[in-house]
Amino acid sequence: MRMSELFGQTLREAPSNVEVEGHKLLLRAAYVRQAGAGIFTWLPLGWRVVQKVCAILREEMEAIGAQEMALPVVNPAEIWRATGRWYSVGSELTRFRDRNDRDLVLSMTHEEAVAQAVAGEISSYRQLPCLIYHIQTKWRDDPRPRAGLIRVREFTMKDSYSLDVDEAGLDQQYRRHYDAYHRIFSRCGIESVAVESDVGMMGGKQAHEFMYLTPIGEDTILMCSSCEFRANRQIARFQRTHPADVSDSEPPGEVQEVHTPGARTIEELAQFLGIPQSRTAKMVFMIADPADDFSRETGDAPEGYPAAGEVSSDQASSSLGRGDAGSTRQGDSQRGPSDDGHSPGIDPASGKRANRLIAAIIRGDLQVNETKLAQAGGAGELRPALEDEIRAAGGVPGYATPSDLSDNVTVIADESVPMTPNLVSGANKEDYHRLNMNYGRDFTADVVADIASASEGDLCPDCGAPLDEHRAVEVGNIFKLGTFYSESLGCYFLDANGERRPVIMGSYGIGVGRLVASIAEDHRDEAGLAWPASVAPYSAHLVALKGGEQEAEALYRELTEAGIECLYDDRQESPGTKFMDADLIGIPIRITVSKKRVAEGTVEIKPRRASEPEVIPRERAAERIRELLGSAQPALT
RNA sequence: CGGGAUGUAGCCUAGUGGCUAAGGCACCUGCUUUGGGAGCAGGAGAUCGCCGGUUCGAGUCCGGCCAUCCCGACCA
Repeated sequence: MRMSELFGQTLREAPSNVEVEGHKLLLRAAYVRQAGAGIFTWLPLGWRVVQKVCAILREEMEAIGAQEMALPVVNPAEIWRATGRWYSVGSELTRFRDRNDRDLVLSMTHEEAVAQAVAGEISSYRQLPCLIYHIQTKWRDDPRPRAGLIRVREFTMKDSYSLDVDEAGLDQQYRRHYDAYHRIFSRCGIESVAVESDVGMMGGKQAHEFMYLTPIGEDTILMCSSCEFRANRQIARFQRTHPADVSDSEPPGEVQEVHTPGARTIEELAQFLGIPQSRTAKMVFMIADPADDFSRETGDAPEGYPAAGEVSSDQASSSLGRGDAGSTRQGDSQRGPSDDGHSPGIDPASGKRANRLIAAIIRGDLQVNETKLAQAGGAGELRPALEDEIRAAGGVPGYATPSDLSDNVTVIADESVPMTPNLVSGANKEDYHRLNMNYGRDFTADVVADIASASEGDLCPDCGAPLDEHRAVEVGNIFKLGTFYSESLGCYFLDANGERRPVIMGSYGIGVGRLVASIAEDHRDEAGLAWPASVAPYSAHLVALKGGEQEAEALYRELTEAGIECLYDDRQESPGTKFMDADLIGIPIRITVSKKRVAEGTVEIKPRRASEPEVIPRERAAERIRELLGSAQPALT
């Protein structure tokens, strides 16, 4: 490609509203342009990187036996109604109507679409196992796009879906993806860490997220400093320790009410009483929205899944959301375009059940983890309770205590609470607290569970070493879906005994744009990008200087014919401009042809990260480039 | 959706002391130049985000809206 003809222009300065360094470079080097909030245009250079990444995805998918296909971006509403997500997913799911008033959905993930396709094709165990995949655009109306390409609204994902007759088959396909994903990320030049992730309410099913560790990531993971334990913050377990000044043998003291004017928060309370926060008990009130209780009321549904054909569950979004990196959890109460009287998203069942109040009690120095709490409380989705809702249940906001709440409140205590004697809790009275509250004697909970968020320095649940906290970008995930979608959309097959059984599915996603952004973030320096050869838009960047034009033209033809993808700077620009652009664009190898070198019969070859070029005979150029691209790849990354 | 910030040419910035909106990069023409973002001369490019208000007069003051970014909520 001649740079004189390349569509897209490098910028000396990045737009002022960009914060992420890798993204600044993608903009400056003309890989990508922002079209709107969370919407991007790929320019030719960037698109070539995307295609390189997609080629790796295709190779690795085909290597584990996957077949590529394409599922539609626009889905009929019926299939989303069939799984209940039409009702349960909030305004992140974009709904619209066609000219005949048919409801349609812009696909934010493709479980429904693939299940519909599977239902139409699979009818016998002889057709299984099977693995299909596609690379497709999705739309999710995220409330807040951010960090350049990391979190966007329109995005492209590789999704694969495994279809099996039994759990053993699923396990095998899951394992293959696990290994393939490591190969994919490694080929793309980034180190990925697989962490256990939230399986929602899928009971016993497995999920992993593949994380690229970087400060710009918006996920937090915890990794043990000594053993192999690693998990997403949402599910990371950890060992509780006693506060420094407490021993197991501390005898329970006498309950005592103290005046604590204005001490509504744990911080204020600890300060007022002059005690560590770990000697206090904190209460957090959450509401399990009615639709979220669905699964609790369908105890007859297998494995806690809603029965086929039933709708109105939020479970689909909260638990299966993890099944695809492009999926969702329920956002807010805004369901569908109902505000303009165009209301396909209203669940007729909503509002029939009462909200359920969940009161979490936890030691004051710990934070409640909403995912764990939802799990422990058997709720799909939680939202913070309003003060009125707390009062209605007999609690005094800011001064609540578990013992005085009405019976219909579900009290869930963190493991830290029973093990810590003589806690300070609210007195359920404005401006008063109680000293020496002891679990079992002074209050109890309906459930004692792990509902605390792990953080830096907490102890590993497996080996007791301290945990490290890291920010990370989720570049991929794998998830054992089970049979929810199969049952909802009628994906059944006859087994060898003639019995009708649901197809067992797994889903496996990789966000392409996010992956490209992560590579850019990882492979750059002050001067610009520095792509790994495996995904670089071109292999070589040929720079023609004054007096070297003719030779460069010849070399460009030669390299191109030799199959080396070459970006050729044939512009009438000063050498400085060309070198700066070459560093910015970040192609692995730069070749410079100048008057002086032409006279010598040589060219200069410089890997992007090398400080000095090597001078080699002109006729060895192609060969040397191949060597550098082939054997010395680490030096190029 | 809460909190904060910003909107002046493709990009970066000045102008907020009220009247003809300034500079740099990029772009076009000519000449000169050619090993790390060259020089000179000329040129094109802006309904100063939009609507309304105050005023003799608004990029500038006031109100509303829109857009984008950041923090949070939320989330791949």
